[in-house]
Amino acid sequence: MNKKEIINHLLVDLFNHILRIEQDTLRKQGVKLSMTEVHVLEAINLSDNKTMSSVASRLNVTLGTLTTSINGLIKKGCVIKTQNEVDRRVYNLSLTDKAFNILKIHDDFHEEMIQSLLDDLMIDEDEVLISSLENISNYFKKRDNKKVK
Amino acid sequence: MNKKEIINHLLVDLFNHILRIEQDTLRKQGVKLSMTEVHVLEAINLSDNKTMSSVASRLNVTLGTLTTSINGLIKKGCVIKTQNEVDRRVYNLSLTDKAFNILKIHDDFHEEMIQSLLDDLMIDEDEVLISSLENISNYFKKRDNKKVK
DNA sequence: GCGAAATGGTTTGAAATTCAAACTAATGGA
DNA sequence: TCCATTAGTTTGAATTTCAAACCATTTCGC
Repeated sequence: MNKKEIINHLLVDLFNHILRIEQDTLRKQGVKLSMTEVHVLEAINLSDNKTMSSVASRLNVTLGTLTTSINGLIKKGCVIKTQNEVDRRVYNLSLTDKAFNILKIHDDFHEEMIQSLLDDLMIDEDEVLISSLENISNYFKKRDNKKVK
Repeated sequence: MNKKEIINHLLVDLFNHILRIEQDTLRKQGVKLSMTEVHVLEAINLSDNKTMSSVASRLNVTLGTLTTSINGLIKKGCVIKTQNEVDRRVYNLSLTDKAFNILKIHDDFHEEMIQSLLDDLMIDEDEVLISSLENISNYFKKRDNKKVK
């Protein structure tokens, strides 16, 4: 087994574990949302103007898909949608306290995960790990743009 | 932004790109299967005794889910299901040439991806990357087992 | 200003993926 | 032999997603 194969298997392995664990953790904390829904909350939180369009494009889903998702999150009391008074085609999204609490749980999980990871590595060369991850991430982003064009 | 946050964002970024690119690549090669279906083919290929149960547990899905999936793959001419003559409750799965060709395309993509990644890194310290990935992967596996128990 | 095009979003209808629970069929003890 | 276990399927439902048709509002050209 050469190095390329090893790296490949490690990446695949990573993928097969993280999402499920993340889901589990949220459920055990009493959060009734799916990962998909939490991702929507995250996208709203990180979006600048927090409109349907901007959140949808950040998530790489269609507006139709987001409409469904947002309706669910409104019903669950996590999102508030208000019509923009200046341009009334536009709707502005905002998060409720409930949503922020859920995001906090999610962030804490990530925080804990990364911390344990760093402890586990027992190296002070985070720099190397960071630059490796950066390069992997950039590579994929580049590829992504190439394909989308 | 501290190092933990940086690592976190990089991992999240990775996740948000890879699956979609993988999907795209297969589609552009004329493969009519979804990533889910390709994962099933992969799981059959890597499974030892290639029964419904063993493949389902490798994929972490229920038998019901796998039944649906396998029916589709049989219809698409990728999988053959034969009743085991020794224990007739059991069904043995095998891959057709068509399936092997698809797996080859998929593997080539991964191969190319990792190669570009290594070129991109322009370091000879694959060792560091590999050990970093190994540690991340092991950390998640450990966490996984903890939760499952 | 008026009508047409563009933009922002929703609805509709359908497909894929998934699960739990009820079910069938075969095996393997006691 | 009959009961429990094991392997797998079916059923009914929820979630996630998209494309295409649609509605409402704004903006642009004239």
